[in-house]
Amino acid sequence: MSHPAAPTPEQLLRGAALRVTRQRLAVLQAVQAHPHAETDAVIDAVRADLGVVSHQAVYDVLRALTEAGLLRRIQPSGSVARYETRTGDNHHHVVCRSCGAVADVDCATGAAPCLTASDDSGFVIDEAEVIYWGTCPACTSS
Amino acid sequence: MSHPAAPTPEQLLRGAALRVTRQRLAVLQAVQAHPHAETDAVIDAVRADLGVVSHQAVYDVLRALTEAGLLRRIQPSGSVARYETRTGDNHHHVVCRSCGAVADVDCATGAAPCLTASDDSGFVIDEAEVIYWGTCPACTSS
DNA sequence: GCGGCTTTCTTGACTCGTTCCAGTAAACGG
DNA sequence: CCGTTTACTGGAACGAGTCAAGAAAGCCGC
Repeated sequence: MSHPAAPTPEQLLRGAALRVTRQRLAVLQAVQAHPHAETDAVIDAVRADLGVVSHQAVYDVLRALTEAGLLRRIQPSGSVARYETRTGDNHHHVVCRSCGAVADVDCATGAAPCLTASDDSGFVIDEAEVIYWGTCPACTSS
Repeated sequence: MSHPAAPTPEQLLRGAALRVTRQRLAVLQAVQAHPHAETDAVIDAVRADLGVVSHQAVYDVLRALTEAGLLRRIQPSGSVARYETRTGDNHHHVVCRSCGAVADVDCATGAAPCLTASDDSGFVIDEAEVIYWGTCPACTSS
């Protein structure tokens, strides 16, 4: 192929100077397969894949991968932590008030929406996170 | 005075069809006095005012006032719930990654920033919540 | 003002997501 | 292949928030 192939999970880990372990590979794949999955769902997916894995290992891996920039963590009010593999593109999320469903959204304003606040109170701002609240199609129709 | 005076806490409660109790008045005043206060700080302030008050009462009041629109609840990732009395004006917040300090921000885009998502995935969106992440003046200088 | 209905507060137990800790296992560089 | 470093296991602990039953207090009509 002419363009570089998508990096494998192993390449992603090595590229981030992280040791390659079964648990980390399984977590990475689980989050890829279930975007916006909560920790519990990741634990289930990893155990379905590997058998016995401590919940602590999954928490550690999720944190390590998030700090390394391989995962992004989101946590809308009233929800537990959720993880996704789309990182670095400054996209945002819609959350259903009724069922908690989450979907990706690219902000209409462009790549860095609303990044300039009118009055930053002296803060040095490096990221603007937008959460849209509303009702998902399934909850709207019922 | 020619223009209407700011409503008293009691008037706010009555206007929202809520019973007026000492606990509710104290919570309202506590949040007014300490914008972005977390639940724990509200409990402390209320107890300093009234003496013995159960934490459950404060949780109940905070929820009731939030549902009535007298308070707004915010909960940045990695923080506990915080409350403020500025409601209905669609303002946003800057949060310090280092110390967790919160400040109000009016979005540069205007009154309803970023409310139109480029692709809403079929969701009916009613609110856009923006959180700016950065470093506060105190943490920047140290 | 007074009784009665309804909402709210108190008390205390409890859930659940997450973190801490000590010991064991596994990755990786030499 | 061996030693060092880092990760994983298992279990206990923590803390914000919730649940439930009974007591107290607000509010409405008289």
